[in-house]
Amino acid sequence: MNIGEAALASGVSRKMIRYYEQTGLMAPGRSANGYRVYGPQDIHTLRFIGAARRLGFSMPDVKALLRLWQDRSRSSADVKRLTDGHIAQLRNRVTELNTMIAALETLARACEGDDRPDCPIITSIASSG
Amino acid sequence: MNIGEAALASGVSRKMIRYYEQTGLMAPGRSANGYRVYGPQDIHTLRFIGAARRLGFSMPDVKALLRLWQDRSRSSADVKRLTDGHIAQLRNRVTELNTMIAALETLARACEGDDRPDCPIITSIASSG
DNA sequence: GTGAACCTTCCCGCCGTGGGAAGGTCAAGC
DNA sequence: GCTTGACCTTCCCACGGCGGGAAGGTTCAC
Repeated sequence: MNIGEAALASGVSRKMIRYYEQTGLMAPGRSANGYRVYGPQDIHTLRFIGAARRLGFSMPDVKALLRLWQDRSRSSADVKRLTDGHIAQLRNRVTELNTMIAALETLARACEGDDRPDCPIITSIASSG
Repeated sequence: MNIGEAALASGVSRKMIRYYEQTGLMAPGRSANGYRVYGPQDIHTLRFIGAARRLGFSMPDVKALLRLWQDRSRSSADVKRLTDGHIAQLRNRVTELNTMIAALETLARACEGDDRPDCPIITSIASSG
Protein backbone atom coordinates (compact mmCIF):
# COMPACT_ATOMS: atom_id res chain seq x y z
CA MET A 1 0.00 0.00 0.00
CA ASN A 2 1.54 3.28 -1.10
CA ILE A 3 0.90 6.67 0.45
CA GLY A 4 -1.93 7.57 -1.92
CA GLU A 5 -3.94 4.49 -1.04
CA ALA A 6 -3.11 4.97 2.62
CA ALA A 7 -4.46 8.51 2.40
CA LEU A 8 -7.71 7.25 0.87
CA ALA A 9 -8.01 4.41 3.37
CA SER A 10 -7.32 6.58 6.41
CA GLY A 11 -8.83 9.91 5.46
CA VAL A 12 -5.51 11.64 6.19
CA SER A 13 -3.93 13.64 3.36
CA ARG A 14 -0.60 12.63 1.83
CA LYS A 15 0.91 15.83 3.16
CA MET A 16 -0.19 15.13 6.70
CA ILE A 17 0.87 11.49 6.57
CA ARG A 18 4.41 12.61 5.72
CA TYR A 19 4.25 15.29 8.39
CA TYR A 20 3.15 12.82 11.07
CA GLU A 21 6.02 10.56 10.08
CA GLN A 22 8.46 13.48 10.16
CA THR A 23 7.38 14.43 13.67
CA GLY A 24 7.93 10.89 14.92
CA LEU A 25 4.33 9.70 15.26
CA MET A 26 4.90 6.69 13.03
CA ALA A 27 7.50 4.96 10.88
CA PRO A 28 6.17 3.14 7.82
CA GLY A 29 8.34 0.72 5.89
CA ARG A 30 9.99 1.53 2.58
CA SER A 31 10.03 -0.57 -0.54
CA ALA A 32 13.10 -1.03 -2.72
CA ASN A 33 12.29 2.04 -4.80
CA GLY A 34 12.07 4.28 -1.74
CA TYR A 35 8.28 4.48 -1.66
CA ARG A 36 6.62 4.42 1.73
CA VAL A 37 4.74 1.18 2.38
CA TYR A 38 1.70 1.01 4.67
CA GLY A 39 0.11 -2.06 6.22
CA PRO A 40 -3.23 -2.46 8.00
CA GLN A 41 -1.71 -1.49 11.35
CA ASP A 42 -0.34 1.74 9.83
CA ILE A 43 -3.78 2.59 8.51
CA HIS A 44 -5.18 1.96 11.94
CA THR A 45 -2.59 4.29 13.42
CA LEU A 46 -3.42 7.00 10.89
CA ARG A 47 -7.11 6.70 11.68
CA PHE A 48 -6.28 6.95 15.36
CA ILE A 49 -4.28 10.11 14.76
CA GLY A 50 -7.04 11.59 12.63
CA ALA A 51 -9.69 10.83 15.25
CA ALA A 52 -7.59 12.35 18.03
CA ARG A 53 -6.94 15.48 15.94
CA ARG A 54 -10.66 15.84 15.26
CA LEU A 55 -11.18 15.74 19.03
CA GLY A 56 -8.87 18.73 19.23
CA PHE A 57 -5.85 17.05 20.81
CA SER A 58 -2.59 18.83 20.12
CA MET A 59 0.24 17.04 18.35
CA PRO A 60 2.15 16.39 21.60
CA ASP A 61 -1.05 15.05 23.15
CA VAL A 62 -1.65 12.82 20.13
CA LYS A 63 1.89 11.55 20.44
CA ALA A 64 1.31 10.71 24.11
CA LEU A 65 -2.03 9.06 23.34
CA LEU A 66 -0.42 6.97 20.61
CA ARG A 67 2.23 5.76 23.02
CA LEU A 68 -0.42 4.90 25.61
CA TRP A 69 -2.48 3.15 22.96
CA GLN A 70 0.46 0.96 22.05
CA ASP A 71 1.50 0.41 25.67
CA ARG A 72 -0.21 -2.70 26.96
CA SER A 73 0.86 -1.94 30.52
CA ARG A 74 -0.62 1.57 30.51
CA SER A 75 -2.86 2.70 33.31
CA SER A 76 -6.15 4.21 32.25
CA ALA A 77 -5.51 6.98 34.78
CA ASP A 78 -2.83 8.42 32.47
CA VAL A 79 -5.24 8.52 29.56
CA LYS A 80 -7.94 10.06 31.69
CA ARG A 81 -5.59 12.68 33.10
CA LEU A 82 -4.51 13.71 29.63
CA THR A 83 -8.11 13.84 28.43
CA ASP A 84 -9.29 15.82 31.44
CA GLY A 85 -6.55 18.37 30.90
CA HIS A 86 -7.55 18.70 27.29
CA ILE A 87 -11.20 19.16 28.22
CA ALA A 88 -10.20 21.90 30.65
CA GLN A 89 -8.27 23.70 27.90
CA LEU A 90 -11.20 23.47 25.54
CA ARG A 91 -13.52 24.81 28.22
CA ASN A 92 -11.21 27.76 28.81
CA ARG A 93 -11.17 28.49 25.13
CA VAL A 94 -14.97 28.36 24.99
CA THR A 95 -15.18 30.75 27.92
CA GLU A 96 -12.87 33.20 26.17
CA LEU A 97 -14.89 33.01 22.99
CA ASN A 98 -18.17 33.42 24.84
CA THR A 99 -16.82 36.51 26.55
CA MET A 100 -15.94 37.98 23.16
CA ILE A 101 -19.32 37.02 21.75
CA ALA A 102 -21.18 38.61 24.64
CA ALA A 103 -19.25 41.85 24.27
CA LEU A 104 -19.76 41.90 20.52
CA GLU A 105 -23.47 41.16 20.82
CA THR A 106 -23.91 44.04 23.23
CA LEU A 107 -22.15 46.34 20.80
CA ALA A 108 -24.03 45.02 17.78
CA ARG A 109 -27.41 45.42 19.49
CA ALA A 110 -26.68 49.09 20.11
CA CYS A 111 -25.75 49.73 16.50
CA GLU A 112 -28.50 50.94 14.21
CA GLY A 113 -26.92 49.46 11.12
CA ASP A 114 -28.17 52.16 8.80
CA ASP A 115 -26.60 54.65 6.39
CA ARG A 116 -25.49 57.01 9.13
CA PRO A 117 -21.95 56.85 10.48
CA ASP A 118 -22.95 56.79 14.16
CA CYS A 119 -21.91 53.40 15.49
CA PRO A 120 -21.37 52.33 19.09
CA ILE A 121 -19.28 49.40 17.88
CA ILE A 122 -16.59 51.60 16.43
CA THR A 123 -16.68 54.23 19.14
CA SER A 124 -16.59 51.61 21.86
CA ILE A 125 -13.59 49.84 20.35
CA ALA A 126 -11.89 53.21 19.94
CA SER A 127 -12.34 54.11 23.60
CA SER A 128 -11.88 50.70 25.18
CA GLY A 129 -8.12 50.49 24.75
CA MET B 1 7.50 59.41 21.26
CA ASN B 2 9.59 56.43 20.20
CA ILE B 3 8.39 52.87 19.75
CA GLY B 4 9.22 51.81 23.31
CA GLU B 5 7.12 54.54 24.86
CA ALA B 6 4.38 53.89 22.32
CA ALA B 7 4.39 50.23 23.35
CA LEU B 8 4.01 51.19 27.00
CA ALA B 9 1.32 53.77 26.26
CA SER B 10 -0.71 51.48 24.02
CA GLY B 11 -0.17 48.07 25.55
CA VAL B 12 0.99 46.73 22.18
CA SER B 13 4.46 45.16 22.04
CA ARG B 14 7.25 46.71 19.95
CA LYS B 15 7.22 43.62 17.76
CA MET B 16 3.54 43.88 17.07
CA ILE B 17 3.70 47.62 16.46
CA ARG B 18 6.25 47.03 13.72
CA TYR B 19 4.20 44.14 12.39
CA TYR B 20 1.04 46.23 12.20
CA GLU B 21 2.97 48.88 10.33
CA GLN B 22 4.44 46.31 7.96
CA THR B 23 0.99 44.96 7.14
CA GLY B 24 -0.27 48.43 6.31
CA LEU B 25 -2.43 49.15 9.36
CA MET B 26 -0.62 52.37 10.17
CA ALA B 27 2.26 54.58 9.05
CA PRO B 28 4.03 56.46 11.84
CA GLY B 29 6.44 59.28 11.07
CA ARG B 30 10.21 58.95 11.17
CA SER B 31 12.66 61.28 12.79
CA ALA B 32 15.97 62.27 11.22
CA ASN B 33 17.79 59.29 12.71
CA GLY B 34 15.30 56.83 11.25
CA TYR B 35 13.47 56.15 14.50
CA ARG B 36 9.72 55.71 14.31
CA VAL B 37 7.82 58.63 15.86
CA TYR B 38 4.38 58.25 17.42
CA GLY B 39 1.88 60.96 18.28
CA PRO B 40 -1.33 60.80 20.35
CA GLN B 41 -3.37 59.76 17.32
CA ASP B 42 -0.98 56.86 16.64
CA ILE B 43 -1.37 55.69 20.22
CA HIS B 44 -5.10 55.90 19.79
CA THR B 45 -4.85 53.78 16.66
CA LEU B 46 -2.69 51.21 18.42
CA ARG B 47 -5.18 50.98 21.26
CA PHE B 48 -7.96 50.56 18.73
CA ILE B 49 -6.08 47.71 17.06
CA GLY B 50 -5.36 46.08 20.41
CA ALA B 51 -9.00 46.30 21.47
CA ALA B 52 -10.21 44.85 18.18
CA ARG B 53 -7.70 41.99 18.43
CA ARG B 54 -8.85 41.23 21.95
CA LEU B 55 -12.38 40.97 20.57
CA GLY B 56 -11.06 38.27 18.25
CA PHE B 57 -11.20 40.19 14.97
CA SER B 58 -8.78 38.86 12.35
CA MET B 59 -6.12 41.12 10.89
CA PRO B 60 -8.10 41.74 7.68
CA ASP B 61 -11.16 42.58 9.79
CA VAL B 62 -9.12 44.94 11.95
CA LYS B 63 -7.86 46.62 8.80
CA ALA B 64 -11.42 47.08 7.57
CA LEU B 65 -12.57 48.37 10.96
CA LEU B 66 -9.70 50.85 11.05
CA ARG B 67 -10.67 52.17 7.66
CA LEU B 68 -14.29 52.49 8.74
CA TRP B 69 -13.24 54.19 11.95
CA GLN B 70 -11.30 56.77 10.01
CA ASP B 71 -13.99 57.16 7.35
CA ARG B 72 -16.33 59.93 8.39
CA SER B 73 -18.79 59.03 5.67
CA ARG B 74 -19.05 55.40 6.74
CA SER B 75 -22.41 53.77 7.22
CA SER B 76 -22.88 51.95 10.48
CA ALA B 77 -24.41 49.11 8.48
CA ASP B 78 -20.94 48.20 7.19
CA VAL B 79 -19.57 48.02 10.71
CA LYS B 80 -22.51 45.98 11.89
CA ARG B 81 -22.25 43.59 8.98
CA LEU B 82 -18.58 42.95 9.69
CA THR B 83 -19.28 42.48 13.37
CA ASP B 84 -22.21 40.14 12.79
CA GLY B 85 -20.07 38.00 10.48
CA HIS B 86 -17.40 37.85 13.13
CA ILE B 87 -19.91 36.86 15.80
CA ALA B 88 -21.18 34.09 13.53
CA GLN B 89 -17.64 32.76 13.09
CA LEU B 90 -17.03 32.80 16.82
CA ARG B 91 -20.31 30.98 17.41
CA ASN B 92 -19.34 28.31 14.90
CA ARG B 93 -16.06 27.85 16.64
CA VAL B 94 -17.79 27.54 20.00
CA THR B 95 -20.15 24.93 18.56
CA GLU B 96 -17.20 22.92 17.25
CA LEU B 97 -15.46 23.08 20.59
CA ASN B 98 -18.60 22.14 22.48
CA THR B 99 -19.06 19.14 20.23
CA MET B 100 -15.52 18.04 21.03
CA ILE B 101 -16.04 18.66 24.73
CA ALA B 102 -19.26 16.64 24.81
CA ALA B 103 -17.60 13.71 23.06
CA LEU B 104 -14.59 13.84 25.36
CA GLU B 105 -16.74 14.08 28.48
CA THR B 106 -18.69 11.01 27.46
CA LEU B 107 -15.45 9.14 26.94
CA ALA B 108 -13.91 10.39 30.17
CA ARG B 109 -16.96 9.45 32.22
CA ALA B 110 -16.70 5.87 30.97
CA CYS B 111 -13.03 5.60 31.92
CA GLU B 112 -12.23 4.21 35.33
CA GLY B 113 -8.98 6.11 35.61
CA ASP B 114 -7.22 3.45 37.64
CA ASP B 115 -4.07 1.36 37.26
CA ARG B 116 -5.60 -1.02 34.78
CA PRO B 117 -5.10 -0.51 31.05
CA ASP B 118 -8.78 -0.83 30.09
CA CYS B 119 -9.84 2.56 28.83
CA PRO B 120 -12.83 3.43 26.65
CA ILE B 121 -11.14 6.70 25.66
CA ILE B 122 -8.30 4.96 23.89
CA THR B 123 -10.37 2.17 22.42
CA SER B 124 -13.00 4.59 21.21
CA ILE B 125 -10.48 6.81 19.49
CA ALA B 126 -8.88 3.74 17.97
CA SER B 127 -12.14 2.53 16.49
CA SER B 128 -13.74 5.86 15.57
CA GLY B 129 -11.58 6.55 12.54
C1' DG C 1 34.66 58.50 26.01
C1' DT C 2 32.45 54.69 27.44
C1' DG C 3 28.59 51.89 28.75
C1' DA C 4 23.75 51.25 28.86
C1' DA C 5 19.53 51.68 26.85
C1' DC C 6 17.45 52.63 23.19
C1' DC C 7 16.58 52.12 18.09
C1' DT C 8 16.97 49.84 13.16
C1' DT C 9 16.54 45.70 9.86
C1' DC C 10 16.68 40.89 9.08
C1' DC C 11 16.18 36.00 9.91
C1' DC C 12 14.29 31.92 12.57
C1' DG C 13 10.99 29.61 15.57
C1' DC C 14 6.30 28.02 16.67
C1' DC C 15 1.77 24.73 14.73
C1' DG C 16 -0.63 22.38 11.34
C1' DT C 17 -1.90 22.55 6.84
C1' DG C 18 -1.71 23.21 1.80
C1' DG C 19 0.72 24.32 -2.78
C1' DG C 20 4.02 23.35 -5.88
C1' DA C 21 8.65 22.53 -8.20
C1' DA C 22 12.13 19.20 -9.71
C1' DG C 23 13.13 14.68 -10.31
C1' DG C 24 12.57 9.25 -9.90
C1' DT C 25 9.47 4.97 -10.88
C1' DC C 26 6.09 2.17 -12.66
C1' DA C 27 2.41 0.32 -15.59
C1' DA C 28 -0.47 0.58 -19.62
C1' DG C 29 -0.92 1.24 -24.51
C1' DC C 30 1.02 1.86 -29.11
C1' DG D 1 10.86 -0.63 -27.58
C1' DC D 2 9.11 4.13 -26.23
C1' DT D 3 5.86 7.54 -24.67
C1' DT D 4 2.46 9.10 -21.49
C1' DG D 5 0.43 9.79 -17.30
C1' DA D 6 -0.11 8.73 -12.59
C1' DC D 7 2.20 7.89 -9.05
C1' DC D 8 6.19 8.62 -5.74
C1' DT D 9 10.34 11.27 -3.54
C1' DT D 10 12.49 15.52 -1.26
C1' DC D 11 12.63 20.33 -0.73
C1' DC D 12 11.07 25.06 -0.24
C1' DC D 13 7.22 28.58 0.45
C1' DA D 14 2.91 30.30 2.36
C1' DC D 15 -0.49 31.28 5.94
C1' DG D 16 -1.59 34.02 11.08
C1' DG D 17 0.21 36.30 14.73
C1' DC D 18 3.58 36.45 17.84
C1' DG D 19 8.25 36.09 20.09
C1' DG D 20 13.58 35.64 20.23
C1' DG D 21 17.64 37.33 18.99
C1' DA D 22 21.71 38.86 16.10
C1' DA D 23 24.24 42.70 14.05
C1' DG D 24 24.70 47.32 13.85
C1' DG D 25 23.43 52.56 14.57
C1' DT D 26 22.08 56.51 18.02
C1' DT D 27 21.57 59.00 22.14
C1' DC D 28 22.23 60.16 26.78
C1' DA D 29 24.14 60.10 31.44
C1' DC D 30 28.16 59.67 33.94
